Order: sequence, then structure tokens, then C-alpha cells
Amino acid sequence: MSRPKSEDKRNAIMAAAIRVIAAQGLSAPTAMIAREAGVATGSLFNYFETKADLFNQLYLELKREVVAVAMDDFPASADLRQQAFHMWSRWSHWGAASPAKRKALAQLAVSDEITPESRAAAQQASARIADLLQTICAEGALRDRPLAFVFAVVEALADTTMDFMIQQPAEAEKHCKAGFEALWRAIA
Amino acid sequence: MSRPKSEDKRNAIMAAAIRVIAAQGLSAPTAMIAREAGVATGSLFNYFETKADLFNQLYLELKREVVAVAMDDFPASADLRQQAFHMWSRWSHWGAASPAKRKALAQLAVSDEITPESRAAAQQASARIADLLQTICAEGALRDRPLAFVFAVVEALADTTMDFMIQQPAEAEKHCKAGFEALWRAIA
Amino acid sequence: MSRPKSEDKRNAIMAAAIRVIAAQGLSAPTAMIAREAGVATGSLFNYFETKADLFNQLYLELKREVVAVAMDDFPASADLRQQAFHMWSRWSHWGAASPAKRKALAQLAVSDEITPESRAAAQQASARIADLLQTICAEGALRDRPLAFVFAVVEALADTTMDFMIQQPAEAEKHCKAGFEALWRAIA
Amino acid sequence: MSRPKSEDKRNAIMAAAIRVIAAQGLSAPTAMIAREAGVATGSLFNYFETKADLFNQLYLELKREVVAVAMDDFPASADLRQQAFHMWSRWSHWGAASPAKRKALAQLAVSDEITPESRAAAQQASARIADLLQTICAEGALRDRPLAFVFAVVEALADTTMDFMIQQPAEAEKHCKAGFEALWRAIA
DNA sequence: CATGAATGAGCGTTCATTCAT
DNA sequence: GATGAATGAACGCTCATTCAT
Repeated sequence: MSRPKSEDKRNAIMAAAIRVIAAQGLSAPTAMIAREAGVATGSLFNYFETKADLFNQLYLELKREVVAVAMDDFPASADLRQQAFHMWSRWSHWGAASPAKRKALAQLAVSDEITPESRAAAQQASARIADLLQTICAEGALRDRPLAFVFAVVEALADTTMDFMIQQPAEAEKHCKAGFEALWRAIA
Repeated sequence: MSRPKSEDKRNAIMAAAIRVIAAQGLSAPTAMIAREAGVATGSLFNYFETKADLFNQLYLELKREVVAVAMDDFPASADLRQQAFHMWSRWSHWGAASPAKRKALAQLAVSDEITPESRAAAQQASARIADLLQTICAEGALRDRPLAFVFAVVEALADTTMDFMIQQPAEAEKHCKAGFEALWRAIA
Repeated sequence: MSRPKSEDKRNAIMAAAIRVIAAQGLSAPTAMIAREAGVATGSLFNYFETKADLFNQLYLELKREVVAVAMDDFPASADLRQQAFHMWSRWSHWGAASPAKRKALAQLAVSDEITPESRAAAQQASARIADLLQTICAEGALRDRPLAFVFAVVEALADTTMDFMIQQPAEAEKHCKAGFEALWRAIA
Repeated sequence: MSRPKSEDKRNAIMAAAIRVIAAQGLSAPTAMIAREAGVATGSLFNYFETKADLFNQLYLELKREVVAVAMDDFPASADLRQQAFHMWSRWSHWGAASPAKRKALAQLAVSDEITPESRAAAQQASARIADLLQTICAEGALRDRPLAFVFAVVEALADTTMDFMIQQPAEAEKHCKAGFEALWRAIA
């Protein structure tokens, strides 16, 4: 019967946080995020209990977005290399097209504020990618390494690739393919 | 910039900063670093103009240490793969043996406080490694990519490898070799 | 000031305020009082213009309750000492049985938020007790002191007595009688 | 070798806290206390870890001052009544002459911020007064009550007396003596 | 130079009150 | 009237940096 808590406002805060974190880092004042979102300083805390809570929710949301994009329109019947390239291409183009999101996510990922629970939830969200990787490296050089090791290698390669796609947009396609080539040789 | 009186004190501050940053992150108070170093809060600023200055000097020093370790006792007459493995092994074992330094360096590397100048100097310090990489990938899949791309890929692989060597010390040698295998296939 | 719709709701807020103030002090958030009362945060302000208004009304209501209890079933034809003890006993047992009310009242009584008007109204509500006291001390040692002085002494003794009745319930009767003895000797 | 932490400054903060608490209550901002003391907001926290710490130290200091004043120049060889009156007179005149201190102490005494430790220390500081009271009431009506009960009664009477001495300074001596008379009759 | 007390801008968070629904 | 989200001033406390000693 009162003004309902607005999903739009929550999204506005999330979006503002991405921009502000990308620009200023995690030490960006909550007041600045609120202003950027067009809400009062206090309102931020109607949607997120603490700054750390906002960070955790944002981290998880971005992680899920990456997975959703990477696995969208997945070619279930293509061969493994094509499937892998599909995922890689989607992923890296998303990152190249969303530099603020990537920058924010990179900062969040190394932050002490992100709880083990959030990291676990993020991992769970990546299950389908993990499955794919497992299949890919089942007979490769890394077949005896923990999947987490492989995953970390892939993420590192992807991050590097996206950095270069952003820095040299004209060469984006080449970087994307070269990154995939390195990935495939490394793990398949 | 005249050399301050006590090189020891400067080193103590650097070492304290490594420990404190590893434990608390970059937001650790300068006063805590000073206390850990056994000097007065004000003394820190006799050796480093600002906190950011301390961070930049520390970043560069750690980067140089990595290179020095990796290239120490370099087998100039061995074949390329052996040379590469020598470097890789030194590097990753250093990282596995110095988790605080790695953690601090990881945080510094993504910080906005590190200036382009510091990053450029770090790159310059890595010239010998860069040369080696260039030779390695001269005929590989990434031969047309910028050397910086290759370098970034290698660093990402190395970081991942070291993380796992630290997390599972019993498997350290296997992780080290598997990481090298992935690297060699990716770039050579 | 029109009577608000629900007397029940007003009472619920009052009762909640007593509990919350007893537990948390006067700095308890109005939102907590409202929640404890089972009403919306905004509703509290339909019944009380401000937090201070709530406090003043609560102060007065509690003061009036004390008087009503103390003078209930008053033995108009008993002798003075018996009348005094009747009042004393009722009063102190009420306090011992209502620790939250006493605690809240004690905090309210020393608060700056309580207006002179409220204090005056409380005094007026105590007129019958004041009359009794005046009669009691008409020939005692304090006969030349302002009645307010005597009243304050009595309140102080009563508060102390009730504190001990609450702290040592097994000795409650003894404390009650001892307190009365001290009172009688002090003023009669 | 640095600027020494100044006892003067600590005292200035204490004195300022007394004035500000007397005027505004315990919710007075620390910044206001600091300003009143002529120091920076941050400096207050060089001398007191938290606002609550300041309150506890102030509480204890005021309690000790009361005792010191009351027992100063104690007539060890006078008779009991004279000794008691000496203490009473000193105490009440101190309170009448230091209304801000009394008001601050009254607020502190009922605050939730004051720790059991502080209250215990205050009690210990009052040992000599407690001894005197014990002797006084050894044969009085309250001889079987806990000393703490007697003490509380005395404090209550003293507080009331001082309130009236402040409110009607012209009658201060009469209030002092009447208060003592009530006390003596109540407990002796 | 060394020391650590002094400084005050800045931060995350709270909460009395308002007001759209 | 009832609701609870929205508001933003205010607070306690921190901390990089300065500077008196």
C-alpha cells in the first residue's frame, strides 16, 4: 500500500556502481554511487544493507551475466571446437563491449569484501562452462590438473584477450581468434 | 632525490608493506605499515613522499625481483625449451615460496595508484624475459600478435600456476610442469 | 486534536515504547518502536507528532499510572501512618512488578525532551499524594522546606527502594518496609 | 622526541565534555566537544578511544572528585554526627557550586554506556564514605539492609538536596541542613 | 632526521520525518 | 488512515599527511 520498492531503482544503483567503480575503484564513496544513480544517499541502503553487500550482489550479477552471454544461443550439435569458440567469442566480445563492467568485475574479483559464499555462488553459476571445459581437456595436457586450474587458466587468457580487444579495437577479431588459438593449444 | 640515511629503514618499510598489504589489502593504513616496520608514522614519509609513492616503488621493486629471480643462473647455451622451463620454474617457485609478495604484487598490479611510468619501468625491467618470449613464439600460433599480448598470456598462466602451487603445495611440482606444458603449447 | 481512529493502536505504540526504551534507552529508533507495536513506521507519526511528543505523552501517562495505583483503594479513615504505608506499599509494589515501566520512566524523567509543561502536568496529577505528604510532614523536621523538596526526597527513596525490590525479589517485603521506615523517620 | 601528549588537552576535553553534556545531554556530538575544547575533531580520539570511553573516564573522574571533596579535611576526631555533617556539607556545596558537573554526572550515571567496570571502580572510590555510612547506620532503622541500599538512599537525598540548593541559592544553607536532618533521621 | 600528536576532510551508516501509493 | 520507501542531514570514527619537539 506504500510506494513499492522499485526494481528500476535497484538496477540504477547497480549500473551506477559499475560506472563509478570502473572510474574510481572500490573506494568510491557510496554517496557518489547514489548520486550517479539519482537516488538519495540513504536510499542506497534501502536496497543494499551495506557497501559490501552491494559489492557482493554486483559481483554475482556480473558473473552471471558473463555466463549467460557466453552460453546464449549455444550450438549444442556443433563439434567441440566450434562450441568452444562460440563460448569464447561471445564471452570476449561481451567483455570488449562492456569495458566498465569488466573493470568493475576485475576489481571486485580481487577484493577482500567478496565473501566465500558469493564466490561459491559464482562458481555454481559457471557450471555449464565448467562442463564444457572438462570435456575439452579430457584428453589434453592438463587432463590431470584440477578443473579449477584449467578454469583459472582460461579466465586468465580471456581477460588478457579482452584487454587487448579493448585497447586495439581495430584488431579485436584477430585478438579474439589468437586468444582462442592459444587457449585451444593450451588445454585441448 | 637524495638517498635517505638509513637504507635499512627503507627496506624495513618495504618489507612491512608487503606483509601488511598481503594481510589487509591496499587500504591498510600507513600507520600500520610504519608500526609493523618499527618506525614512527611520520618517518615513513621521510622515505616515501606519499602512500602512492610507496606503492609505486614497492611495485617496481617486486617486479624487478621477479625478473632477477627468473633470469638468475640462466642456461645461455641450453635449447630454447630448456631455457624457457628454467625461467618458468624459477619464477613459479619464487612465487610459491613468497605468497605475501605475490599477493601484494597482485593487488598493486590492479591498483589505480600505480602510474603509467611505473608500469613502463616494470616492462623495461622485463626486457630479457620479453626477448626470450619473442624468440619462443617467433614461429608459434601467436607470432602475429603484439609481444605484449603474449607476455600478458604468460603472466596470466604463471599467476594461475603459482596460485595452485600455493594452494596445493604437495602438488607444486606437477602444477609447475603442467603450467609450463600449457604455456609451451599455447605460444611456442 | 481529533481522536485518532484506533485507540488500540495508540496503546500498542505506548506499550511498545515502554519495552523498547527499557531495553535500548531513549535513543531507540522510532522505527523499532513501530515494529514492536506492529504498525508501520509512518503510522507512529499519525498518533504522535514527533518522537519527543511520544516521549512526553508516555511520561505523563506513566506518571499518572503511578499515582492511580498508589491512591487506589485509599483507606480514607485509617490513621496517617497507615495511609502513608498504604500509598508507599502500592507504589513500590507497582514499581517492583513493572520494571520496564520504571526503567522507561526513569530515563524519560531525566531527559531534556520532556517539556516543563509535561512536568507541570505530572506534578498536578500528583496532587493527592502531595496533600498527603504535606499533612505528614506538617510537624516534622522538614516542615519549613518547600513541599517540592519533600516530594523529591520521597521519590528518591521510593526509587531506591524499588530498585532493591527488583534486584532482590526474595527480600522485597523487607526492602519495602525498611524504605518506609526511612521515609517516615526522615519526614514525619 | 615528538610533541608530548598534553595533559592540559585531555583536561580541556574533559571540561568541555562536562559543559556540553550539561547543556545538550549525552547525544552531544563529539565534534562539538572537541570544538569547545579547542582541539580538532580527530584529536579527541587521540585521548579517548571512543565516545563511550570518554564518557566512562569522565564518569569515574567526577565520581572521584565528589569523594575527594566530601572527604577533604575530614574531622577524624569529631563525633559521628559532626563527621557526617562535614561530609554532607562538603558534598552538597560542591554539587551546588558545580551544576554542570552534577548535571553531566547525573546523565552519565543513568547511561547504558557506562560499563560495570566503571561502576565498580566508582564504588571502590567511595569506600571511605561507605565506611562512614556503615558506622552511622549500625544501630539505626536500616541496620539490616544492605549497605548499598543505604548508600543509594543517601545519594538520592543528596541529589535532591543539591537540586534545591541550586534552584534556590538564597536558601542553600537551609536546604543543606534540612537535607542532612532528613538523612540523619532516616538512617542513624 | 626521528617521533608521534595534531589535523580535518571524508567515509559508511543511521534515523526522524515526509509523502506517494 | 495505513504503509514503508525515500530523503539527506548528522554522527562517530579513520587516516594520510604535517609539524612541533
